[in-house]
Amino acid sequence: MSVRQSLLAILDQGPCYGYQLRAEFDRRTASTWPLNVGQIYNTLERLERDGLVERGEPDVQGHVHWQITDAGSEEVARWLSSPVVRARATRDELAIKLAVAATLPGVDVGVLISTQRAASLSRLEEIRSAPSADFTASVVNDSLLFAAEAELRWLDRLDQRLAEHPDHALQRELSTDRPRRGRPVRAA
Amino acid sequence: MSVRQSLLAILDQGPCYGYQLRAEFDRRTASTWPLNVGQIYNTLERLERDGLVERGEPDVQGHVHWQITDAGSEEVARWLSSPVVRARATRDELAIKLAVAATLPGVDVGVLISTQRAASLSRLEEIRSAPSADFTASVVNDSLLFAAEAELRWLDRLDQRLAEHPDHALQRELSTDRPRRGRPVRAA
DNA sequence: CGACACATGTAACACGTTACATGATTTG
DNA sequence: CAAATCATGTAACGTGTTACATGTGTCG
Repeated sequence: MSVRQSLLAILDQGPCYGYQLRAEFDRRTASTWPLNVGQIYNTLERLERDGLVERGEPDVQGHVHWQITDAGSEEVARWLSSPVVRARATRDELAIKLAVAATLPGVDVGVLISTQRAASLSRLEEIRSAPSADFTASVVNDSLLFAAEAELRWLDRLDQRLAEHPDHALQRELSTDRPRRGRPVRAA
Repeated sequence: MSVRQSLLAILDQGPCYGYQLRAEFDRRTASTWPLNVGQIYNTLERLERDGLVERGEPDVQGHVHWQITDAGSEEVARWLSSPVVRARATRDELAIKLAVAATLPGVDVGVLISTQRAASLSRLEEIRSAPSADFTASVVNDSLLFAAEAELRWLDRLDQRLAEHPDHALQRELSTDRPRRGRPVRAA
C-alpha cells in the first residue's frame, strides 16, 4: 500500500513519467527500499484503473507523463492527514515464528533465540555503521535502528523469561486428539 | 510467508485437518493474529502444489487430514534452524510515509508527526493494558509492546531533530525540470 | 562498435485477504 | 425449530515482486 500511496503523493506535486517516479521515490527514501522499475508501471496502471491518475500524451521526447486526478489528490490528502494505524497487530514474521516454534515439542527455543540474536545483532551493527549521507537517510536509518534495537530487546527479554521458567508453559500438546507423530494416515 | 511456514511446522507434528489448523495457529499465537479460515485451505493447496504436504483420505467423520511430506519436514527444519533475516530493509509503512511526506512541499510534517504520535501512543496504551492470560500471550504482547515503543521513540527523535533543523534539508525539489503544480499537460 | 543507462511495458507469480456457497452438527 | 458452530471449499482480488522483451540514446 505504501508504494502506491507514495507514488501518488509524488504525482500530487506535478506530472511525472515512470522512470522519473522511480528516481523520485529512491531519492526521497534515500534508496533505503529499492523499487523495481516494473512495479512503477504496474502501480501506475492500477492507479489509473482506480481513477486516481491519468495517462498523458507522450511529450516531445516520448516520455509518457502521468497526472493526478482530483480523486487522486483527495486520496493523498486523506493519506497525509490520517495516521498509519497498525492493524490489531502488524504481522511480524519473527514474532509469529517464535510464538509457534515455542509450542513445538522437540524444538530447542533457546538455540533458536541465540541464532536469531546473532543475526539480529549483526544486522543492528550493520545499521549502526551505515553512513548517513543526508538528513533523510539518517532519519530513515533511525527507523531501522530503533526497530532492530526493539527486536534485540525482545529476544533478550524472551530469553530471560524462558530462563526463569525452564518448564515454560509454552509447550502444549495439540488440543484435539489426533495422531502424534509420523504418518499414521497413509502407510509409508 | 510466516503463515505458510507456521502451518507447515504445525503439520510437522502430525496430520491435521483444515479447521483444526486454524485452531492450532490461533492457540499457539494466543489469537494475536487472527487467521481467516479460507486462507488455511488456500495455503494447504499451495503447500500441496509445492509437494510439501499431501492430502489424506477423509476419515470416518469426513475430516480431510493433511500430512507433511519429507520435503515438507526438511523445509520446516530449514525454517527453524535459520534466523529471520529482515531484507536490506523491511518495508515499514510508517517510515516510508514519513520519509516521503517530509519531502513534500506544503506538508506540515510537524502536524503529521503529532497526529501519528497520538495514534501510536494510544496503540501503545492499548497494548500495555492488554491482559496476558498466558505465557505465550504475554510473550507475543511483549513483541508488540517493544515495537510500539520503538515507533514512539522514533517519532520523538524525528520531531526533535526537525526542531533542531527548522530549515530541514528534507524539502527538496524534484530532480529534473518538470511542471510544478496543477495539471500543465492537459487542460482542465 | 559495444556497453551501458534510459525508458516503457508485459506477463506471470507470490502471499495474504475476503466474500460467498454449502452442508453437517450441536445447542438453546 | 432456529441459531450458532463446525467444516470445506471456491473464486476473486489486493499489493508487491520479478523476469523478460524491446527500443533509444550516449559515451568511450
